[in-house]
Amino acid sequence: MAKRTGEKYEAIINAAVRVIAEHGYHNAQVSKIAREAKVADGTIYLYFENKDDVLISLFNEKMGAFIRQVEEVIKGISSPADQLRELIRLHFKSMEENRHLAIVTQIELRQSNPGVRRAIGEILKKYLNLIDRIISAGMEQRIFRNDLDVRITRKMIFGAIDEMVTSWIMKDCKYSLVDQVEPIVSLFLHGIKSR
Amino acid sequence: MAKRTGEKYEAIINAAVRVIAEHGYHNAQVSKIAREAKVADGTIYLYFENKDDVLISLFNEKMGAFIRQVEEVIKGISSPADQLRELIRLHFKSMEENRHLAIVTQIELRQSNPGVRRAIGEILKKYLNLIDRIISAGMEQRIFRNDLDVRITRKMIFGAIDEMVTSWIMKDCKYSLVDQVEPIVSLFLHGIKSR
Amino acid sequence: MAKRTGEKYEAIINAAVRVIAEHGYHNAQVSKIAREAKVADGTIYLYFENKDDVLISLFNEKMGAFIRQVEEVIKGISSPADQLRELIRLHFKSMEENRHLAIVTQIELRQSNPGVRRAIGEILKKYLNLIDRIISAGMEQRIFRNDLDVRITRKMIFGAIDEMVTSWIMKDCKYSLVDQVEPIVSLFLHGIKSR
Amino acid sequence: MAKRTGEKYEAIINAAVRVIAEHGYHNAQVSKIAREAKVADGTIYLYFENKDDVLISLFNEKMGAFIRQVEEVIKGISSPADQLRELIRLHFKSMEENRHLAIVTQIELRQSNPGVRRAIGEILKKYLNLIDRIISAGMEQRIFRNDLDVRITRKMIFGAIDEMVTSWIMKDCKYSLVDQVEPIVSLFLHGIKSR
DNA sequence: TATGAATGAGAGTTCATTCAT
DNA sequence: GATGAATGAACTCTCATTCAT
Repeated sequence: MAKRTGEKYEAIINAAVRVIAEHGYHNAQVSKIAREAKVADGTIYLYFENKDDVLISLFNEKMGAFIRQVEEVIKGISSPADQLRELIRLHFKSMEENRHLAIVTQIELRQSNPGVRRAIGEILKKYLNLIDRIISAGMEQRIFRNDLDVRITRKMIFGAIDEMVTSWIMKDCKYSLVDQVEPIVSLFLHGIKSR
Repeated sequence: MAKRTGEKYEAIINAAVRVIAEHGYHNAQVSKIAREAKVADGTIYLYFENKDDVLISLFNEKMGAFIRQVEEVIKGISSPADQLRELIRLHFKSMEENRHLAIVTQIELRQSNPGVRRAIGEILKKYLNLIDRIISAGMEQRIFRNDLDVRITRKMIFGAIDEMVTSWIMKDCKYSLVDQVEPIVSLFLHGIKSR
Repeated sequence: MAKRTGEKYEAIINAAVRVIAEHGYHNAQVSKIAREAKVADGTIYLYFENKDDVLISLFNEKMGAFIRQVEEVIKGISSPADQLRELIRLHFKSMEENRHLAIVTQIELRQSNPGVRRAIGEILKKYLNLIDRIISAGMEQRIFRNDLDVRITRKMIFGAIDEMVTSWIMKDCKYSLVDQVEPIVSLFLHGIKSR
Repeated sequence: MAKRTGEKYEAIINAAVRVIAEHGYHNAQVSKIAREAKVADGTIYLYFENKDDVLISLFNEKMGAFIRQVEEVIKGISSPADQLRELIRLHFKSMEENRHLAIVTQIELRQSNPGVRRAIGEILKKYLNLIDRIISAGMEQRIFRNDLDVRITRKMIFGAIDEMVTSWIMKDCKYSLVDQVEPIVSLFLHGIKSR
């Protein structure tokens, strides 16, 4: 029934990003999103099943585009260490370039109801798998330690990236995220222990 | 007005943990918590300002106790590397020993409204500072690299720990968290790059 | 404005009967009727004033045809008792022959809003008058008691017929209605008292 | 959860009767009923599951009381013919004595959604069974014809009564219903055929 | 202290109808 | 004539908090 495509579909998703970023998840009523998208309340239901579907689609569209972009870039890089560096750089860069979206995906959407969060988790898996592949490649190429547990390593990397972004938003994006790529990558690659 | 102490105060907090863990944040109504605590709805308001205060107090009491425990243990350890190892071990151990609380603090309370999350962030600072102190000590003792940015390093460590626990809960606590301490510490100390 | 005639006019009415019978009055949206009739939603408004008009027209067309049929048949019967028998038989027969229509007129349309029900009442009057005429004729021919109140008698007869049909539908049309004509007529004519 | 008893329970039911009778089923919003009952909207949900439950309870309470009354009176009458007469008289009398209720049960509640109507049908069964028992008793006592089909006879009687009341309401209760008891009973007992 | 009945504000969703094409 | 995308008004129910007892 829901159309899930077209000019208004995108307008509604972008309106949702703006409204949620500015008013917070708990103040992002359907009517407010509709007004921001310059459509009638009911129009939203021509393009989405329900409000949850708007939020899930939002995450899916934006995260999907991001993951495709990262995959594309990674493909052209041979060294897994450089791939990891580039993944983190793109992650931070994309957050910096769309702060509204950063607020929505990092902070606000995490307050959503179980259904939405479950769907978001599913979508994220593609990203986590991408990190897994980089780690595995690094191990195969003997660039990374051969005693790594891929899952644990990936969780550490993702957790660290995620926390960096969340902290940055909580500090009102006052500093540069991308500037922190190098120290982070260095820590991941060499650890914190002095030689 | 709020008493903030006494037998029922604790009963209400523990009831809140159970109710939120079992029914989820969005189904943890004041009346349900009151019933679980075997008090009347109104009684909750003799001990707490409002529902948010219950949640914040919950986090404060439980996290406060945990932080005091960690500080106590750390004090008796001289090596910052061992301190870090012990902090992570205690973190994981305490989560494993109280899964209800783990679910509440890791998953459910993060869906709460901005006021609660801000307060939780404040309480967490004490924990983050503790990690900061370990890192600083490690740098001073020349055990850790001298080019570390304490804040960045701490965010990485905390983010990684946090993600490990969240993943573990999302997988229904099916594996041992404490078993993952060593690989994690190893990664932090030596990085993932092969020598 | 409304055309009230033509191929699509009939298609829409018949689609309405099917949709209402299958989905119930409360799930018979204009768009569903349009789809069933294979026309666009807006097309319905070229042939009918509004949704109520569809329902009223439906009843008018179908009930009108039925009344004309009964009048035609009755005309050829001289005995008012036989006329009554035939009226009931035709009523039951027509219901049995078009169960969708039976469901719609007996059950579903009675849930409609006041405007529609008023209009339906008006249309029904022609049928009630027909019964009145049979009773009056019977009294004039001294076949029926001369102390009958025509109105009361007619209401009893109509109410009884109506209830028989409703019951039959509520029991999923599992038994034969026409088989019940004789007992009913017998009861009307002779009463339930033993001699 | 729903209390289903007490002063306010009755106040809400009686308010529902008044609001539905005066404004019609489709204009009887919960908030209107609450205002009429002088309680808050939410209070209704302390005594009833939902709006449907209010309507079903209304019918159950009122019809239940009526059926009990009829059963009580019938018990003291030996002749099934007199029992039938008294049942109809009580039916008409109770309708005349509470016209609001008559409008609600005869007209408005029949527009309600399937769930409510099903529940109403269930409640009505007790009344229909009562009529069945009178007919059966009459047959056993050889006062009624021994070739009666109880079900058919009951449907005729109920259908006739029901139609009399509906007609009376549609004519704005302008005439006396109770005055029609005798002709109706006479018709049922002796039929309409002259001797 | 403790109770718990009562409060009432607030939002997602449906669907008959319109009108530009 | 025909289309179907767009409109927007309208309503039930939840639940944190209060306050008379």
